Amino acid sequence: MLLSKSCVYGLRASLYLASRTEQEYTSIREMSEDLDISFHFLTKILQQLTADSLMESYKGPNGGIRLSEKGKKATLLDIVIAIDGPELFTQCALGLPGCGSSAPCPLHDSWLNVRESIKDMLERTDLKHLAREGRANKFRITADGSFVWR
Amino acid sequence: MLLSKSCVYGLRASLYLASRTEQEYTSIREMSEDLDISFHFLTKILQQLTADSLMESYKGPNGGIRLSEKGKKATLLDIVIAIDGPELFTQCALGLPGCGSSAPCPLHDSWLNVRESIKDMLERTDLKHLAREGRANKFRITADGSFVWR
DNA sequence: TATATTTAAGACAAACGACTCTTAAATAGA
DNA sequence: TCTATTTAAGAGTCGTTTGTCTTAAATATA
Repeated sequence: MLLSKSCVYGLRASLYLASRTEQEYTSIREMSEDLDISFHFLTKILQQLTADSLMESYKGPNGGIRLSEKGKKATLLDIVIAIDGPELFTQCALGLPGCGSSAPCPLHDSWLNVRESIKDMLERTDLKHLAREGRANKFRITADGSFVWR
Repeated sequence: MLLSKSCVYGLRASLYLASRTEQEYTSIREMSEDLDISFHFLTKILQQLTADSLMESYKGPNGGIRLSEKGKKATLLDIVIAIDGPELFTQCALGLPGCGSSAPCPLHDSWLNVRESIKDMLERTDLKHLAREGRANKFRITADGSFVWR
């Protein structure tokens, strides 16, 4: 799989939050139910995004999580790198260490192009824009389609 | 990681064999030493390729493995699908089942393009051609660069 | 201050990928 | 026919990812 499950959950949660920027804090419990993701697992993932300053959390009653200013401007690439790390965009297709133009593997050049096209795609789309599109077109972000944009 | 380790090993082994089509059977032991891949693990991977008729094996003294006629014409995509399956080229970026134009996720269209560009890249290059290039340019297919094309 | 609510943190467990090892089956050659 | 060589097959091990559970810390409100 291209992206880890953690990363996919992180992306879905980010889109969820980006669609409700008016809100102060959203509870993780509510979000986990809406998105059908295990509460504790989602909490862990959001902690990573909080550690990377893409989100901010608040404990206690009416607490929850929200996008930080940085998070509101984030692209999908920022989320992916925060969770899965940058390896996907730096590593050799054959996993050879130090594969580069000076000592390339047979796939080096072609793979460079593909990697860039993945990166461009993720970098091109910012969260807010995608969430707006998602709401306008009622795009699906849960398996069963139960989620409703609001 | 885009490709599993098994898949990467399978690709490297396929390139190895494609560079010596003159040879009848190559022993897996020799190949595993040349490519610095665990013998037993490589054996398992090659069994998958044999099961998919991309390779043929022969037991006993002077036995080994070789590309089948089908394998000689194979592209990188054939190897990848034989080992990792077709999921990479069919699955939704967010892992949503049945994601398609009728019920798309927000990434559906962009991801379709990326998926196709990966597929095209792998389909464009056949083993024989890549092995020829590899030999001509002394491209690396081991981590330490110890492998010598011949 | 006491209680309820909420995230943080960490231990634990299950599933999977990546190997390792042992035994079986086929086959060449002495 | 016996032995050595080689792949086939399957059980077992180890580490990482995924997911669960419990306890701690923060905080709003009564």
